[in-house]
Amino acid sequence: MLTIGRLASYAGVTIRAVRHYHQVGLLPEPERDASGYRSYDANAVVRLIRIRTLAEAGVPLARVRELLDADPEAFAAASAEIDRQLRTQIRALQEHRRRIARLGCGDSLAVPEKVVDYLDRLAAIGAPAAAIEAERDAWILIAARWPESIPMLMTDKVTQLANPKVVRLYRLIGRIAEDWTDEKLLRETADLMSELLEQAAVSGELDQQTEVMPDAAFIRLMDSFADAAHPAVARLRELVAERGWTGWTVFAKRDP
Amino acid sequence: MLTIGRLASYAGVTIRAVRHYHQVGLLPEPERDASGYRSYDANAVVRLIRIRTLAEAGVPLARVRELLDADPEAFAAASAEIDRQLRTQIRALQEHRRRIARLGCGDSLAVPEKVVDYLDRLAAIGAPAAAIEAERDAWILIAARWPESIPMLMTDKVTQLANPKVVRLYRLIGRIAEDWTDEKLLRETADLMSELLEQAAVSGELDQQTEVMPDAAFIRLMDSFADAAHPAVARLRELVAERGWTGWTVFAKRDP
DNA sequence: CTTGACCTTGACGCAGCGTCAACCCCGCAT
DNA sequence: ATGCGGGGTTGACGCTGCGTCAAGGTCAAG
Repeated sequence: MLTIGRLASYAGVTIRAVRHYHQVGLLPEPERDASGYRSYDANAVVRLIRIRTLAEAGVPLARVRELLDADPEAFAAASAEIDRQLRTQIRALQEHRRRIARLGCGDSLAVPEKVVDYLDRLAAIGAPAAAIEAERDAWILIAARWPESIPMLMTDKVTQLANPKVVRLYRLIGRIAEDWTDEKLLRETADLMSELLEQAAVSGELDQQTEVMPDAAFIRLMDSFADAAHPAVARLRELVAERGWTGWTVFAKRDP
Repeated sequence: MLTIGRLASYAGVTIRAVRHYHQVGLLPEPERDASGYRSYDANAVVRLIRIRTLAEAGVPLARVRELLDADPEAFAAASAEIDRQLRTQIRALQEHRRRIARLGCGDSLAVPEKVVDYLDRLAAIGAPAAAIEAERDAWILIAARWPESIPMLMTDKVTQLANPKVVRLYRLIGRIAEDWTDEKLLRETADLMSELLEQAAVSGELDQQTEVMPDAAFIRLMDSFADAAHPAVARLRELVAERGWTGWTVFAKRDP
């Protein structure tokens, strides 16, 4: 007969594991010899190998017990179920591989350089600090989601800043930051935004944005983020919506 | 700014997980608002998404911290390493699938019927109870390891029992069980075994056995099991070895 | 008789959170 | 102003599947 150490090494598990299986009632406590040592037979080896096989496959010990004590048909059904779970896990791991790869290619964890450049230019034209912070946060999120699109998007944004109307927009936003209850100011801003959006729609810029960021849930997240940033955002969204534009992070012409 | 609940839902983790990441220093504690609520910015979302991605891939949190605070090259190297581990895990899971499948097809956990038949015949020809128990244990192990070979092996074994010399062997074993210090008896038994092994070698039976059970480590396990069963086994092995045969569970002609 | 390799029970430790408990806070309807 | 529902806060214990001491008893060998 076998001592616990030999049993464990035959089955390829640790002694501690065997004792744990005794504790949880997975493996019956065997007879003891004169000196109190546990004394195992071949049945124990077989059962232990089965326990190990199931446990290594990730089956919780509680279920292992059910399985080993079940009749053959039930066991077959359950092992088919486990097989399905294993396949699912394998697919999940493959998915993780892809995601890890994407994490690696994202330009570290800092805000991308291109974005920093753009934010500096925003500051240069007199955009308010609060707006710049909000934009930074938004671009960090976008960069985390679609790192490969950032250079193109930033190039576009910088180009837009050459437009005097865009500069005026940020000046207006600066005034709103000081007093966001001025309805006249808000409406003026909304008018200007509407005008700029019209231009962007004509040049195909809006369609391009929805193409580059094709994740509606994510966009909603960003929008709600913007709403939370400042009450004026919600009001501006309303006013711009009255002028036929829905969205915020990405705008679209509302269905007529 | 975000509350903890919104942060968690954006990143796809639980609130409790976020707080845990704070505790272990993975995610910095953010500012609090007037009422003591944590108030997160976009950086937190990004960092949290990265944490989740790594953690879900099975990376321990301690390593996640190292990784996130590492420079991009180190990160790239580490993520390559993680990718390798994921591949290994995937292969392991596939291996588990195969083993679980084999578990299912093994005739439950009891000793196979064919083996019971064989053991009954052993008893019928007068083999001692101790020897029968030892054989039962051995066959349980073999059946657990190669269930598909059991019918063939048992058919062979039953056929062997038709050989009067085999019957005589078991009778001798019965006498050894009563007094295992009788060297003359042991030598007589070894001579008989040697003779039978010679026949088995000529008929190709021995080669067939090593083919059917191609796992040297497992065979050593069985041998040591036999040694532990009774001191006479060890002595018999020596004597049979002197006659040119190594092994026990499976014999082979020793290299000359 | 010692030594070293085994065995015994008992207990605490670990990750990565889940899950109470007991309490604040905020907006909304009454 | 009051109650309610759905947030948030800290603190603490629970869970799995063992690893890892601690403080010994046992056994074979030298």
